[in-house]
Amino acid sequence: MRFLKPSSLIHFHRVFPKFSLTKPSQIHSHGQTRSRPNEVLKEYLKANATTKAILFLRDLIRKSISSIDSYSLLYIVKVCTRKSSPYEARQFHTLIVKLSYNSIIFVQTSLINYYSAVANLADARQVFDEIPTKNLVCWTALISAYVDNQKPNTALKLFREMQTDNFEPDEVTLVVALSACADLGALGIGKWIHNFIRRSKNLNKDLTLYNALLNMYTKCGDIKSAKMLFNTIKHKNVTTWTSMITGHAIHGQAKESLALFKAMTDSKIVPNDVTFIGVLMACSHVAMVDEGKHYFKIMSEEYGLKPKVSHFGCMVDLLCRAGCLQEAKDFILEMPERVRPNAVMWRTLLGACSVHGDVDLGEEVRWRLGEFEENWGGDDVLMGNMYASRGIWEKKEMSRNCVDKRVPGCSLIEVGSEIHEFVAADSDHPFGCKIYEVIQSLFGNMRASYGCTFDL
DNA sequence: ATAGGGTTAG
Repeated sequence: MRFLKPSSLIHFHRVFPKFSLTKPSQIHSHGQTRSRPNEVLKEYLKANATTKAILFLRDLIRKSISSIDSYSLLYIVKVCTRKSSPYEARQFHTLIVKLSYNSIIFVQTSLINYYSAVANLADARQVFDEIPTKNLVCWTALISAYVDNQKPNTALKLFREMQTDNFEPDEVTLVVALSACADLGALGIGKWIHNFIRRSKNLNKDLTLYNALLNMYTKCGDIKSAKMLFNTIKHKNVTTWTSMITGHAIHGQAKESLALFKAMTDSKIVPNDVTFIGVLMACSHVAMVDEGKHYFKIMSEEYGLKPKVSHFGCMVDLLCRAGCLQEAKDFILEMPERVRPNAVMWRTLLGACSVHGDVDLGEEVRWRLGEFEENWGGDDVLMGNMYASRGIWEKKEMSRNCVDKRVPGCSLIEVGSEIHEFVAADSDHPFGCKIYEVIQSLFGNMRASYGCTFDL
């Protein structure tokens, strides 16, 4: 069997010189009988057999283009999304355009999803722009694409734009928008959404929506509103409980966190691996070493959950904050084979060495960090500070000179219903650094942490 | 038959 090379438009011309364009409405009509190839593709999709599905469709296209339709292409785009390989779907996108399926909104929306999954926002945006008659689903897909690619500010701008365009958000759109608020610390907009939900009569107010609200409140630092909301949710699931546990943990309220964990298990809700992240965070933020060790232990022994690298990370953080540096190092080195220590864990330890002025261990850890590809400027800054605090000036200078790339500092501030981003010393910002200065004079230096937003 | 839904260490 000979497989086709990655195709281009020209390639399709060569293989199928004479296929005629059929109007999508003709092909995509309701009366159409289900085709066998589409059933096969569906099966491959379900079984996650991505490569098989792609080869199968390519072969089909080569043999007889008429045996595929817009459903085939939709399924294959979904397959490519699952595979998340950056150029895999391009050939199929080309074919979609060639066959005029690009006027089918289902197909376009799945393409937005695909480009989002491969971090290609430019093309996601272009597909969206080319949809002649937009609907709520494709708007939501685009907003979601920006959230998933760490552009929550743009996501919220689009959320507003969508409403200006007379689309009323539904529960799915709101969940996505709330997630953007959580990422930004945009409490004001989050509250606006909460009000919107309270007023609305047509929304399907499901638990996912309330969980998203709860998450928004905790991430925006409004733990009181979070708690109030939590108490009004009648049927809580693991996510609801975990969000609240993590919320308290973020705010250093370990007692509340652990009490909730108990209340949760008492009401027969089974914790999952994420729940334990929250619990371990709670212990770590108040340096409750023994409790942390206890939960780490029962996680696998009582609940049969295999600790992941992030759980080990929590334990390292816990030991570091408690000042048990040597133990933290041994803990990292003794991690089981299946979870390799990562740079973050070593970096946590390096930070602790800096706090405790342990230059010798710091040097060893810095050396171990060298084995990871990524060069984080902060590592050498920490080393420099450590040397400086001991008066080892030549080494301090050496490590400072290793800092090759400096990322400018950045602050976010919510003014009215917008989040403004201030890059340090960026006097070109349209809103001006003036607001930043005003805020500073009002509130002092802003902390770069959860909930550092202000309503003006 | 087809599209959109963040609880996850520092």
